[in-house]
Amino acid sequence: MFKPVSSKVNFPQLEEEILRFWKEKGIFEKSVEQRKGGPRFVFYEGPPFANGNPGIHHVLARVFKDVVVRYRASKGYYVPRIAGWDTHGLPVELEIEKQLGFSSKKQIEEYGVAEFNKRCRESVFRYLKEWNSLTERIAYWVDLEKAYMTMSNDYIESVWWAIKQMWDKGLVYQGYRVTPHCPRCGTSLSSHEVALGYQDDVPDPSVYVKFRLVQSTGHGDEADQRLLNLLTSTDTYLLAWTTTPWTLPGNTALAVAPDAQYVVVRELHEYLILSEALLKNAGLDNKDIIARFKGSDIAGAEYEPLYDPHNFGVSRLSMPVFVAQEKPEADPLTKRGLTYKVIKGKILDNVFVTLEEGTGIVHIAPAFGEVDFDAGNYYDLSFVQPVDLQGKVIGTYPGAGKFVKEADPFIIEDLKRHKMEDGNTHNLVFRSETIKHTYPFCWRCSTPLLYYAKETWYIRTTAVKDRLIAGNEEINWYPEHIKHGRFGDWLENNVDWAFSRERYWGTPLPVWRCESCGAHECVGGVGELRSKPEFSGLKDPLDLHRPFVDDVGFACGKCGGKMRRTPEVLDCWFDSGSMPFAQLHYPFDNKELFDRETKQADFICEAVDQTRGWFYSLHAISTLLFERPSFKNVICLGLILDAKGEKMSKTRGNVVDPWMIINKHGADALRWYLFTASPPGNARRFDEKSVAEITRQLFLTLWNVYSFFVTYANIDRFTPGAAQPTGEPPELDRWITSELNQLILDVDAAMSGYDPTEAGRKIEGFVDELSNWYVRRSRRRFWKSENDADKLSAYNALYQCLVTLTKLLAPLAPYLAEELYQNLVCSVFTDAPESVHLTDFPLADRNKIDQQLTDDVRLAMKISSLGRAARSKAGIKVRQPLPVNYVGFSSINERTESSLRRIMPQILDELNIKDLKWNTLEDVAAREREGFVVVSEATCNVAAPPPSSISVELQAEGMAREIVHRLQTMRRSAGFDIADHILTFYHGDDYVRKVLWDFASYVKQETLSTELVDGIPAPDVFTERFKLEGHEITLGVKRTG
RNA sequence: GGGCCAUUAGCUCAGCUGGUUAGAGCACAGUCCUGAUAAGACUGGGGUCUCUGGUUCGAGUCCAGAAUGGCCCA
Repeated sequence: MFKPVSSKVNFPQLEEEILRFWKEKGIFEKSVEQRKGGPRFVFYEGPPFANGNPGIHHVLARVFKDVVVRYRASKGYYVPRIAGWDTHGLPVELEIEKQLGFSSKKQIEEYGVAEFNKRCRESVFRYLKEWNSLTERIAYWVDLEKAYMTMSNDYIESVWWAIKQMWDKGLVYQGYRVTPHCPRCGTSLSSHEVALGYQDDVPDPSVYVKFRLVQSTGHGDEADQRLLNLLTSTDTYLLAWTTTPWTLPGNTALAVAPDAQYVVVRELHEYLILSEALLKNAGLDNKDIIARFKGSDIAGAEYEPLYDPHNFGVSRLSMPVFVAQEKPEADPLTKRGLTYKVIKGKILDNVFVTLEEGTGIVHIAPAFGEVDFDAGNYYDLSFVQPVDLQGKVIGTYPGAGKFVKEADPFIIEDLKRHKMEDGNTHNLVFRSETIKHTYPFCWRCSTPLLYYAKETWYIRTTAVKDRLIAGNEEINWYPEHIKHGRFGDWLENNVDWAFSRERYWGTPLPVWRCESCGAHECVGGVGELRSKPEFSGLKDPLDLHRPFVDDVGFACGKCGGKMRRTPEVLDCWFDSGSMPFAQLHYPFDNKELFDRETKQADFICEAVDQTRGWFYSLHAISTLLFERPSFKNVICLGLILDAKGEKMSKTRGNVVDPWMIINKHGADALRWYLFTASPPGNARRFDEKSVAEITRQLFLTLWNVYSFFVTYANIDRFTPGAAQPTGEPPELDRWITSELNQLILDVDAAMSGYDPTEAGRKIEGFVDELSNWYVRRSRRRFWKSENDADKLSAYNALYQCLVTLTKLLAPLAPYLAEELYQNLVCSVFTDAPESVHLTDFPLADRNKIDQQLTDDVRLAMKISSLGRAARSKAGIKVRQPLPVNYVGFSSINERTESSLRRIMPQILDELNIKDLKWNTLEDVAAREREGFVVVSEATCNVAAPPPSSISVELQAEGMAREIVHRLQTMRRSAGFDIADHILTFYHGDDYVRKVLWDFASYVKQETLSTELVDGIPAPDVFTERFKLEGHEITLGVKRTG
């Protein structure tokens, strides 16, 4: 016996029960362990931050991970999966700073790094419980107890090992990069933070500054020497434009667009050079043009520096890119003489000088601005840094000691009466005014941000660029366009990875520097550190974080001096990108496991924002360390938008709470919605109504098939597997079995191709056919009273479908699958696996797939559909039998005829007709003249006869069916059980009596009436009165026995 | 400014390598069916397949450009 199943069901509640069952029996653990020895399917879990509430987008990623991995387990793979948490980084620090009301690094240091980091550590898992319970509830099966944490000592040690590997290969160096820097907070901001702080209509100076050309022989590598001779023989100035006068002391070059036209114009007693296209912009369009030339003609020309740094107490450096191991002292360029020159505004293929604003001559200060910095590197320019990290002008420049924005007027005033090298005073400001534009400010303290070149540690990823690109070719991306699109482009434009941060809560950079000789050493593990000469400072209990690790010192291997740790911590993307080995504490532990089995993921899955995040850090680190890609298959999910198509964010207040959806509709419905609503790569609008629709349309339909089956199987005491009918099963059963086996193939193919969307949609189609064709057409077979071979076959077929469905559904809708499986399988077969999630994915029997049968049944559906339309157009209800229908085809061959003969019984029954004849389209259409109603499609039409064709006999039969229908409805209204036998009472005229007499056995059989009693119903009988076809009739039903 | 994606009915989405009259579900209206069904069937309204060019006998589908929206990067 199966557990009785109500047609009413509360999915969320049912899921909670299943969840308890899984926990109690340890099903997840068993599902992993029982596959031990099978081929390994390696899955990497990308660690999320647990310092906020998990949102619906986290659910999306987690269920897509889950569905693939569950499927693989059911295919016999051994798939251990370990959860992980990202714990380091600026987001955590910002949270604590906010709590403490801090706004600068100085405050953190005063507060104490130890205490600050302690708070960070505590805050990281503030939402852990929330994450764990949501993870469980959405049935994301992952080992939460053994979860790795990027902040654990073991994890950090593995990361250190990785850095040491790269260090030894010469892939780590210290250099400069330009970052958006908040001078007040003393820290760099991430691009996301910068985006938060843009302000429009910010007033700023707009200054046109003159740079005097100087005589230079032998330096004008590309310059047209004759042109230069001409220009430098008189007072000639290059005209450049800037909105940041404070950067002018840092100027070391001017850039021109090589292919643009430039002109020399006369202005009073001097000559000015600028782009011809911008003459008007500068207000010089009415001046005499003395000469015209191309930008490249003047590249290499030299000009007099506005401020020679040596005169202002600041040194001029070469572009400071150093290899860390042998960092030389900064090499001042004093001896090399002037390098203030005009350059082509071109880095590789990219011309950055625009002719849309300014003068077409761009002021370059490599200490500020990324383009400037890159130009500095490319053209080997001098590097001058006239501003400190607090944003104050240093040295003896005009405005020295002031914040840069306040220094602007001093610089402008100075340039207006500027002392030139020849000792004369000159006005170098051509025009000075104020403009309004968009400028970034610190989102926390509203200080204007400075793009500032800072010392940073790099990983030389460019050294393995070709390998990164080649490795990408081995990766399967879903959707495919990411491979050569977003990800491929990113790799093509690879730059070295700036992986250090001047912060506190992160994996400390394991590099020590000698206070005496400046030598660097990288340490690849705790043991290695302890073995250093004169090692000291490591306390118990071990904590590798700042500030404790900062106290660790040892003796310099070169000079014996004291080694101190460099203060930086790591970009937290380096942490997460190290997870394949760091979660195992490799290579200190699990060396063999990683080297032999888990060194490469078969599958990972995250949202598209990870292309430059985790996807990249995994790929880069794996390529650098192991010279191979880190993963083979990756699903790259689109973002979830709200119902209006806007990004969900806390500030917009349009975030959907996953719990609300789950408690209302259940986790399976949410999962199914996420799988099937749109392909994984697309951005999707979240729509709660669609989740509800999944329940109504798919789950309840399936549930009712299930409940139908159980109800009748229990009545008939059907025991699956007990007796198989011999001989060929009836056509309907062969058909659904064929469809089922095709479904197995389809779902298998979709799932193995990382496409749960397609798998889910196929299942939806099957459930619809199962319910609305197979079960509907088979109903009668189940409720007839004799237990014959036909009935047994139907039970077997339906049982097979349901049991197979539980297994196909298991990865997608694990709760519903389990519920059905428990009752359908476990309550009957005591030796069956105790959970559907411990069973194997079904194997299709290709011999049972009959394409012709599929096509034929599809034709039967088509004809039925057209027939119903014709009948409805003729105004004849389906309950009224009709003598004949005609069906027409554009072409009829033997194949069609045999198909029609095969499906004829189904159509007769569907359309409630006594006969079906077929002919050509034209012949059938012509029946319209005889009063038939014709409904046509492209290749097929159907004609239904007019009401006049209904004979007295057919009319009586129609009446009998009508009475049966009323009785059935009454049975239900009276609250009788489906299997209850009844006494039926009736009262009516002679016609009614005759109908009930003629069709007595039919009525009795359909309504489980033991007797039809002619007479006024007794008082304890459930009665109703009707008027059918003009005949008054009273019916009564009463339960017997 | 650069890259990627999307744009098909009021809404959510199918539409494979170009091929009869572009589909489904939801929503709306009407009718029917029903002792598994919260379901289903039939009919109806609702579409310049974002636009403009091009290739082709033929374009929702291929190509080019544009617009709008989204994401990423500057």
